[in-house]
Amino acid sequence: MVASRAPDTDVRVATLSAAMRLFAAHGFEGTALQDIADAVGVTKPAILHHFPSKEHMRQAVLDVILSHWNEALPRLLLAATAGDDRFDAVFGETCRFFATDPDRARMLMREALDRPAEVRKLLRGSVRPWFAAVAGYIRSGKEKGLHYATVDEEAYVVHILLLVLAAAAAAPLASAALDGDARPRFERELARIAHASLFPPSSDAERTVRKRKSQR
Amino acid sequence: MVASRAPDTDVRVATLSAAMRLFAAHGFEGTALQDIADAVGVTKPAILHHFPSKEHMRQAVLDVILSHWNEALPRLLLAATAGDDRFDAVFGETCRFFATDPDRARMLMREALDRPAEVRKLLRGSVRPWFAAVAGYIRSGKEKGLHYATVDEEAYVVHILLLVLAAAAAAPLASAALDGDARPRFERELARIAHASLFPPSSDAERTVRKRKSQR
DNA sequence: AGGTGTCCTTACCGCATGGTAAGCACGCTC
DNA sequence: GAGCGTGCTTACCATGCGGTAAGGACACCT
Repeated sequence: MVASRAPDTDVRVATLSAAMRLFAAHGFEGTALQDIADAVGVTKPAILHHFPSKEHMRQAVLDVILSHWNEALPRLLLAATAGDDRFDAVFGETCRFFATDPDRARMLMREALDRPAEVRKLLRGSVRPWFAAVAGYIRSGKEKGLHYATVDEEAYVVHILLLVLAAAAAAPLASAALDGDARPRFERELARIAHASLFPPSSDAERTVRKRKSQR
Repeated sequence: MVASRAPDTDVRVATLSAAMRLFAAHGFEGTALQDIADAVGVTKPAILHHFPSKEHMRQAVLDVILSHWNEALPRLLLAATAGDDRFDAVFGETCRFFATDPDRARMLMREALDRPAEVRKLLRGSVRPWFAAVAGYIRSGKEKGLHYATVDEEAYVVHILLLVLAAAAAAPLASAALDGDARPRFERELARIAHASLFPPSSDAERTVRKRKSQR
């Protein structure tokens, strides 16, 4: 019987892992099934035993990435209390997620370039509600005077996500534009840009100072 | 004899144009020479007559994109007078360049993903001085109190360029996350983010963003 | 012991790919 | 008009691709 539930054998998970790495590095078209099989240490038909086709493998890899967010996002949004807390929570989790494995960012980036129509559908269907939710929190923060009145919430959220994605995907490149270990500088500046373009400096300075120093 | 100067025949330029479009849309590996030949309306060996190999075509397409900047950047930097003028000039030209033909952004994005080592060399070699120059202008503006003191100029420049690139490359996608024609909203918000994360609101009161307290 | 299903192998297939060989038509120079 | 280089054609080639066929090793159930 063909498994409706994932069999979760070693080869299957190793294949998913290798496929993510190789798709991210060389692209879907640039990766041969033989490459994946070699990376796993089995033969080509072995991995085709677990996935009906290369196309199914792509989808499985994407599902691994996307399923993380279907689980993490509700938790994050419910856990954080106030508007700006929610922003920090989601922003931080997003950065951490892609910093943990930049291949995730590269894979998504490639997917957006390779199959815009499918990604469009995905965005319209399941991702958009999350954009709307985060944008809603920003809007409510805006009404409380926390943010710039000129912020376009939806566009802001999309841009910041794009920036986090692109920065994670291009991390090894970006550090070539600076000296030494530029990673922490980039991370800090990314957070600063996201923050400074949302929170005006006066209220922001009070808030962070109050938050950071009062606790110590 | 193989031409050292570009012959500039119709087929050659048409091939470059088609190759840029197809490489941007389907990637280098995902584009067959036959596809390019079909798009141009000639046979496969015809385009191999103008470019020794597919690899040479990739480089030629990249050269078309990069040569624009070797010409435009000095002009822009010399034309603009003050620090923030220079910023607006370079930022505006960058946005316009990629908005004119988003395939340029997609091509560069793919190149960064496909061949990080080569792009790294390119960055270290010829692009980096321009980053440094723009960063220098920001630093001088910072000393005049125009910008946030916490800005990391080099990291800021890289991130903003990344954002412009990613936004141009993903433009058709991003508009799927919003309603209606979202393009102008995205462009405006992108400019706002770049601006607001560099200029504190008080110092640019007469420029754009002063509506926050006075309007509401 | 025999049956059965899972996981993986070797061997193979049809096809598309990047690239080459050889030659043809045209325009130029002498 | 002979010679020749340029720009292109048709015909072809070796390779590597995604995917299939068929069967073996092994575990587990009856």
